[in-house]
Amino acid sequence: MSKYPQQKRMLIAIDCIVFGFDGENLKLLLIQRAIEPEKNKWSLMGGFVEPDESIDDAANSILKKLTGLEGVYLEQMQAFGEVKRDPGERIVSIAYFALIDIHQYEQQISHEYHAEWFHMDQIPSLIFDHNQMVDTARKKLRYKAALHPILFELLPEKFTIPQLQALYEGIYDSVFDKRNFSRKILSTGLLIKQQEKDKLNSKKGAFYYKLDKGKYNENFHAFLNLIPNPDHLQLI
Amino acid sequence: MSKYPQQKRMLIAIDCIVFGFDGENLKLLLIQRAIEPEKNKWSLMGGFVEPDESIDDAANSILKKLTGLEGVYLEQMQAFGEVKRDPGERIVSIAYFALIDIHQYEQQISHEYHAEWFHMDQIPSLIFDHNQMVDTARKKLRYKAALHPILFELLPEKFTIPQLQALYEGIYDSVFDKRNFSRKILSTGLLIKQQEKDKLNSKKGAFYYKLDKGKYNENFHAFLNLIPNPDHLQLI
DNA sequence: AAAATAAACGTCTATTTAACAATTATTTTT
DNA sequence: AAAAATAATTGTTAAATAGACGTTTATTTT
Repeated sequence: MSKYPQQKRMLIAIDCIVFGFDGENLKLLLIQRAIEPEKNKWSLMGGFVEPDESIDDAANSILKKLTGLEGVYLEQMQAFGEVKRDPGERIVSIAYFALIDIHQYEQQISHEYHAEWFHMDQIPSLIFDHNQMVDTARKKLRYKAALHPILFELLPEKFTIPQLQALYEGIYDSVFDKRNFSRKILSTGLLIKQQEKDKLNSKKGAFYYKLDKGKYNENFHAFLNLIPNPDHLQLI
Repeated sequence: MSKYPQQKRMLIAIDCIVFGFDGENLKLLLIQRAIEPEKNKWSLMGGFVEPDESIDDAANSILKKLTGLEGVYLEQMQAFGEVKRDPGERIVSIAYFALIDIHQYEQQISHEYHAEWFHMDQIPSLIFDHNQMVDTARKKLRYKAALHPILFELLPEKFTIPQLQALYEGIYDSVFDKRNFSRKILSTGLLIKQQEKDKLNSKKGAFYYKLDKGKYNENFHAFLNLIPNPDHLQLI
């Protein structure tokens, strides 16, 4: 028997903002809703929190259902709780954002949900307040990536400096000086140079690097200065 | 009639981590629970989200009930959603943290809740996961205050540079060089020097300053470097 | 009048940042 | 096979910033 009998219970949802990087552009994973309400409309992947799972578990389970992935970068972002955000019934949604290596998992993304990757400049109109969630997530990603080496989560295990720079430039919609960029990135001490080169994207070829996982986990929270003139960019 | 009849509804709570600064130390406002369960135990001020209010509204209303204050700095922090966080029933709590000027409002804090200010080193054992919430909030405050001029929210309208430095030193449990500190703070251009001096705390007296609200709101999100060697401090 | 106190103002050096240039490895073209 | 083209890599320098450290000033107490 309940201790708070007079209080109203509500549905609690999880919505996942899933980012990927295809080597050229930052992409967002959306699904086409299979169920009413708003059937066939584009939306974030979501679901309800079940009685026997924590909200973090719920988020991971939703991400796995959509992408088949476990152990990906997933972070709680913000709860969205306007009264009428879902016109049908009061639902508070806790938004999580995920960063995945689009190449590694592209195939696995279930067609069950009619999932598709969208360029950030071509996000369609989404259900409920999902466009607002995406916008908040994009800002949070920019903010965090300016201080912490989080963008490695979007890259494959081996990557080149020019690829990494393309990612940063995509995220901030800016162009950075390649000499300063590589020096700054290398000075973090987070990268391990490989012997092998990527010869696909240039004649000379660019050396592959791997992330030093140990240092990455150790120093993740240190403030880095990864972006030139961060104050000039709109991070919030 | 519900669109999601098979889904389980849950209670959604708000808990407020309320920080204040008494001129010497950072303090946390706690209440003694008046109701079961856990009656008489110390806890954060909280309450349930009502059907007709957004989560932000709910947080503001709870803060007002406790302190009589409106328009104070209140920011959503994080949702806490472990299954058994409340042993009685499944409750997801959305934690907010508030920064208030302890002097201005000390009187108004309702005795109805047996509220008391606690030194951060003397936080008692709290109900449920509230100690964890406080810990998360303390880290978030440190993190944010290293980059943004958020700590002014804890000070009265007029304050001196030495007072401000004492606040920063309290938050980071460190000692900063006063010459570098004042130069850094003044270089933000956020402070307006007053004619008047505070003569209570020293023979010479220290000039009062006011916050330039316009610049504060404009530049709040710019990255500042308010803390020396932030990487050496534990911010997360 | 001298001493004590804490605020306010000042200097210098090391480090970091960012603007800018030259060289190298490889493939494609002539 | 030599020259041209391309993109990666490495290097230089000046300006800005951070941080260690000293001196002067305003006021009260002795």
